[in-house]
Amino acid sequence: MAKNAPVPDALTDAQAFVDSHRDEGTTELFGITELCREFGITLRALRFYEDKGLLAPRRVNGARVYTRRDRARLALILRAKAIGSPLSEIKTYLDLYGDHGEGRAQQLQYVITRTDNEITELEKKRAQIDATLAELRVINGSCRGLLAERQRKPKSKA
Amino acid sequence: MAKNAPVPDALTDAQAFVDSHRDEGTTELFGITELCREFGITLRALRFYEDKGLLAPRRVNGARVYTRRDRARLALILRAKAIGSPLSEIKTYLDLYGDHGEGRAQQLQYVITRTDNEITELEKKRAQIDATLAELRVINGSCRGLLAERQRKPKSKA
DNA sequence: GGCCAGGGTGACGTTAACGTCAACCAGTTG
DNA sequence: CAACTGGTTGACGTTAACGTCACCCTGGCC
Repeated sequence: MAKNAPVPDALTDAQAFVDSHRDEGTTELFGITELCREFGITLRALRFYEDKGLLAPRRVNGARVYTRRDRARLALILRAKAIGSPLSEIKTYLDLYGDHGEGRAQQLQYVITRTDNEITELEKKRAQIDATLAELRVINGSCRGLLAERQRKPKSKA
Repeated sequence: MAKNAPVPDALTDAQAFVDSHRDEGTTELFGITELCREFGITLRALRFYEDKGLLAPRRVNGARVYTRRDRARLALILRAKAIGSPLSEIKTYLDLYGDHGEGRAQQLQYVITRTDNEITELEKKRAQIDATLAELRVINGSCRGLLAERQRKPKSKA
């Protein structure tokens, strides 16, 4: 739609995920227990996220009713949590997704700098993980080596 | 020392970092404030890690004295924290580093499975980060596009 | 009408990772 | 010696992210 380069799958997925947060068309609805089972979280947790303002499901007779868009937001929340952001950050983080088509220039600029910052932060974190992975592989390899050695000559002590 | 392939830098670094946790040779010593300033943490935090059994510096006249090996452990602790592990996990995590040369087969096997598990966990986390990065770049790009468009024709509203 | 499952609202408990504060020591410097 | 400086140990306070509990309401259904 935008570029003519051979679009990698990751980009397509990312675009779709971003789009799903603006999806208001579908009428598919979810109950609270349904959503909890789907994502493997507790009722308490889901209500807690709502208390914190991360979700705002509609109510039918007092009961919470979630739309497909709420579901997408929840997915984002959980992934952000897995990455390590606190809920307080996730709150503002969610605003980055959503529709910017009608945003004023200032709003757009804000989103740009925010995403820029998030991106560099995540890249740092990724670097830490890569370093740790490299070390764990070194350790793993050396242990495997020692073990193999020991199995070839099991009685040699000195 | 082991392989004859063109060793990448990352591997060399990883090996060096792992080795530093077994370094008992150097006599270089550090005070508590010195270490805190170097790593940008508080005295309270450092003592807290000690309470949790993550560090065990020697004492001179009651005062804590850290060796180069303690310093390496601290670096590992902080990186693990940055990645997201709780201190309780880091405790057992630290045992993976250190010398396995004299370990029995069972001990070696334990380290191998532990590292295997850690590696797959970290790879998952890395995938989450990559997905998020892709999305943030999509958002960032689209905002930049909109902004540029708006700057070319600043008065067009409808 | 009785009863139960499913959902809702407080309110208090809990764990992790420190921050903060008070009170105490040990060396040293004027 | 007295006043500092830098270190030590409790002990209590705090924030985040829920868990747990008690109690209430509501729609079926037999």
